[in-house]
Order: sequence, then C-alpha cells, then structure tokens
Amino acid sequence: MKSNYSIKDHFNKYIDFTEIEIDDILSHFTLAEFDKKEILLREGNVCNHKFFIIEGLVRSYHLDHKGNKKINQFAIENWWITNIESFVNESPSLTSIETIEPTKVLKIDKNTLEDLYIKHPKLERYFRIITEHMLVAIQRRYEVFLQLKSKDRYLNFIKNLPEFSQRVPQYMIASYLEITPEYLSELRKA
Amino acid sequence: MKSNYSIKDHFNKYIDFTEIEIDDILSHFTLAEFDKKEILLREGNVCNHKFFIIEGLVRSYHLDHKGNKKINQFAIENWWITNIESFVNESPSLTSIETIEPTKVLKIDKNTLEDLYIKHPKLERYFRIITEHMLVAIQRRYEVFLQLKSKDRYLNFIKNLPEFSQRVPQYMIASYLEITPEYLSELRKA
DNA sequence: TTTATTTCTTAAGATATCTTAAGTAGATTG
DNA sequence: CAATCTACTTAAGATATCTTAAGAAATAAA
Repeated sequence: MKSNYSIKDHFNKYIDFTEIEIDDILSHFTLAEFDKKEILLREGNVCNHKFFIIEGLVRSYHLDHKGNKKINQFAIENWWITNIESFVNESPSLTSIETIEPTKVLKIDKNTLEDLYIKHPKLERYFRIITEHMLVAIQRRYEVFLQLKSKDRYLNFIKNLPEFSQRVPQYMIASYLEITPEYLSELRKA
Repeated sequence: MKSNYSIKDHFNKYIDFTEIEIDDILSHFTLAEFDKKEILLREGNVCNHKFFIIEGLVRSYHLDHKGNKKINQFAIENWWITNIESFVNESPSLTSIETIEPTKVLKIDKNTLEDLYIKHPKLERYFRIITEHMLVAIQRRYEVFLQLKSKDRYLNFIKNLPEFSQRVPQYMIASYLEITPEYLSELRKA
C-alpha cells in the first residue's frame, strides 16, 4: 500500500500518529478504483466497508416507491462514506453508493477495523472524533432542511458547497434538496 | 456518588467494565435534579456537559424567527442528551434543553470526560459506539422525515415512540414533527 | 368551586410545492 | 454528421400544508 495518500494528512489532522503507526494502519486498507456510474455498495447488501475517497465524487441514494433515486449524501475527496446503519448493525443497506465521477477509494472492512481498534487505540479515538463530527454535520444539515424553504435550501447549498454545484448535475442537487427538478428550475429562474 | 443507578447497566450493555472501573468513572459524574420547565442548557451558552437521564423527560428546542419553540429532540430515562455541536466545538449552543417533567440527570463535563478517556480507553470505546448509534438514529429519523407526509410522520411517531405520545403534549409533538398544531389536530380527526 | 392558564379543535382563505405533459438544448454515441 | 439519450425548462392545474382567528376543553391555580 502506497502510504503517501492524503488520508495520512487526514489522520494527522485529528490525532498525532507516528509514521510507524500510520503505515501499519494503512497497510490494512485496500485501494479500489471505479469508473463513473459504478456501484460501491448495492441497496440490500450489507455494507462491510468504510470508504475514504482519494479522488472522485460519489452519491448515496435509495429508490423511492416510484423508482426515483433519492439522494441523501454526496462525498468527495477526503470524505468518508459508508452506510453507517448497515455497517453498525450488519443489516441490509437501505441505500446504494454509486460514483458520479471516476473515483479512487481506500477501503477497510469492519472486522479488520475492529482488530485495528484493539491494536491502535488512537485509531478508535480518531473514529470517535470523526463520528462526532459527522453527527454534528448531519444534524446541522437536517436542521437547515427543516427550517428553510426550497429556495433558501438551494441558496444555502450553493453557498456552502459551491464545489458540488459545479460537479453535480442540477437534477441530483434537486433530489438531495428534496425538490422536484421542475420546481428547482423555476426557483432558479425567479 | 451512589453507584447503583441505571447508567451502570447502560455502560455494561455495550462494554464489559469491571466494578472498579465503573465506580471510578461514575465518581466523576454529578447528580442534578430539576423541576418541570427548568433549563439544563440555555441557547447561546456553550454546552460543557453530557447529561444522562436517570428519571424524567426533557426537550431540546430553539426559537425560530417568530419566537416559536421548535423542538428537535426529546429524551427520557436512559438516554443521553447534550447539544453535540456546542459540546464538540465549544461554540454557543443553538438550542436550549428544558425539562418537561421533573428530571434527575447524571452529568459529566467535557474536560473531565477527556481525562477519563485517557484513563479508561473502554469509556472512549463506549462513546464511539454510542455516537455511532446516535448517528444511525438521527439519520433514520430525518430520512423518515423526508420521505413521509405529515400524517404518516405522526403515525410513525406514535407507533415507534408510544411512550412519548403519552407523556408529551400534542402541540410539542406537532413541533417535533414540523407540523402546525392546527394541522395535526385536523390530521388526527381524519 | 371559581378563575386563570394551557392545550386542543374548527374552518376559511392563502401559499408553497408537486404533478403532468410537453418542448428545448446539450451531450454522447453510432 | 445524424441520431439518440440526458439534462433542463416552461406552464397549468392539483394538493398538502400553513395562517389567522376564534372558540371549546382540559388542567392548574386561587
């Protein structure tokens, strides 16, 4: 495992790992590469991995009763993505994770990660902290949601995640914002 | 610190602590008692504590632009509550936490908790796991939200949290479900 | 018990957002 | 370059939900 990926910086941003520790940890990660529109996790399967995105862009979605893909997460470089519910409970995932751009990830499976927690308590600390941050982020995201009307959600989105508005097609943003593409189009005009 | 509170069982449900460990950990918690309608955390202050509810019922809310209290969380016996964003970032809390019933909590402040993490890595593991579970719960909650219309959100709520529908007044449930009390009333009739 | 406060209900009109259906522009493939 | 598919726009009518205002019922206080 090449060990000069950006994930090293990410680890060190939160925890003071030694070079040795990081190399040992990273030696248990696997690099995987995907073309665009490839599936990392398929709805219905158990999600056994956490994915760290080295390069690229993915979305997580589920199919609603009409067969529409409802997007609940995007992730880009230096973000973790998984279906946490499936990962924690080892239950069938309610979402699929699919690339939007060609994507490289480092992935680690649950059992290996559990072993690493024992061997490297610092790693468990890292994930305790990361998980807290995710909790904050998701809470903030949904609160914005509940408090803002469609138009303001959209403005809020392009302001806070400008990179996404460049790299993600409009209709996917609409889906993520829980707006119909038609109505978003109208809002953008107004 | 009396150490036969239900919190012991809660710890042991996730992690195999020894009696000694738990007693040491609990010796750093403080018991606090509140009447109904008392404030545990006031919007604008930094939330330095995590609260474990021994007995009672609380809500977390923030004031919207019209001065309405928008409830974003309830918590009862054996639940943790805090404002995680404020706690993690040491930023002013965007929510208040207030009792609905007379309530007893065990509370621990951030610095003490950080020290305990060092002394008892098992405790850090406990919170890593707890935090993952919260992440799952909040994600699931909001996804229900985005997918269901008002009526089904309400039915879903009384089905999954029947205890709350008994102990919490209707207009607070309406607030939590992001429905006006008038419309909820109408939905209940229909 | 009487009064005051809190909680719940009813109904009419207003608004945000969706649905459907069609058309246009842009991108990708043959 | 033509053809096909994908993404975006427009507009009319339908629906869910909110707003406002008022009154009824229940609970707590005096």
